[in-house]
Amino acid sequence: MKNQTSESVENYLEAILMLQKEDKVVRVKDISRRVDVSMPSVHTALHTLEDRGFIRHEKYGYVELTGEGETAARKIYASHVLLTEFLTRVLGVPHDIAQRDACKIEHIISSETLNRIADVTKKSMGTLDTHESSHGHNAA
Amino acid sequence: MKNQTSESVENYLEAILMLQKEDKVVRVKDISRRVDVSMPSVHTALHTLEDRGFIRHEKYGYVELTGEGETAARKIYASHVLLTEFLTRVLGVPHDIAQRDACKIEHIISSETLNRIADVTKKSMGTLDTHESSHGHNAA
DNA sequence: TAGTAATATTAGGTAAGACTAACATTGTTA
DNA sequence: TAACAATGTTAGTCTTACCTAATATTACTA
Repeated sequence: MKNQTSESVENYLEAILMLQKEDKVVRVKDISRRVDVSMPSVHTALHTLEDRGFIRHEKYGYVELTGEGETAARKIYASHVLLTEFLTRVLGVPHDIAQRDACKIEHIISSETLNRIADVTKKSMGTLDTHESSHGHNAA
Repeated sequence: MKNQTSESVENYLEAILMLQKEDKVVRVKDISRRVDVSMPSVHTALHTLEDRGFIRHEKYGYVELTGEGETAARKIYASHVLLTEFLTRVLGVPHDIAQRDACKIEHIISSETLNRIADVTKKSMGTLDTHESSHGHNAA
């Protein structure tokens, strides 16, 4: 019962997932640029991620999410997308600010609250206009 | 432009404000119990708060917020109250969970988003019932 | 008022998560 | 293939925020 992932760990997982989608392979340098952290720091973090079974990483090689890692990463990413939708569509927060807030909130919010937010957001998407439907959240 | 208060600092400020309201004077031990941190840790934190001009604290004496400290504390406390209202009334999150989420979100959310939340919450308070008006947020 | 309980402080550590500088490996290309 | 550029790793530090154990002060009471 000691497996709470820290904000930092979650951010790395999320970044690796997105990089895996965008590019074919993921290197330390890519992660470094994405999360804006030095390569040595990324290196240390990757050790932690590997110890927890979230990634595979051989010396001087590429980084890959394990099944468990991908599950965790997708969960966080889904929260991020939902929160961004909620903030922009339901609350009318500007997109860039919504992004930044979502990036923080996604790591700390309870699943109960997230569920309520999902309900409200779904409802407002059915009820209201869909004229903002291609705003680039669901990237390739 | 380097004056970003950390989550920890904000929590101490909030606790001191509430203790100041409840009891007459605030001691290290009170803060310790409230934020659930050891007295030596509180002591260290108080140094930081004093250096930043948020409190006054003489050796073996009581702790008092300065004007600046009270302003900062009230701001955070207001966010906390608003977020709790929003989560319970607008989203229907159970009270205890709302409390916990609010305690986290209050430290990281942007003022823009907070303003939108204020709007929505005000609106729903006018529109909806007020039968939950005495739930104990605005403590003495 | 001396002794004890309560509270506060000091001293010294730990852990997470970041950094820079230095070194090692890999990959590319002249 | 030798040399250099790009990337990765190691070593050593820093900051924040917490901890325990030991010591000091204050406050209460027998």
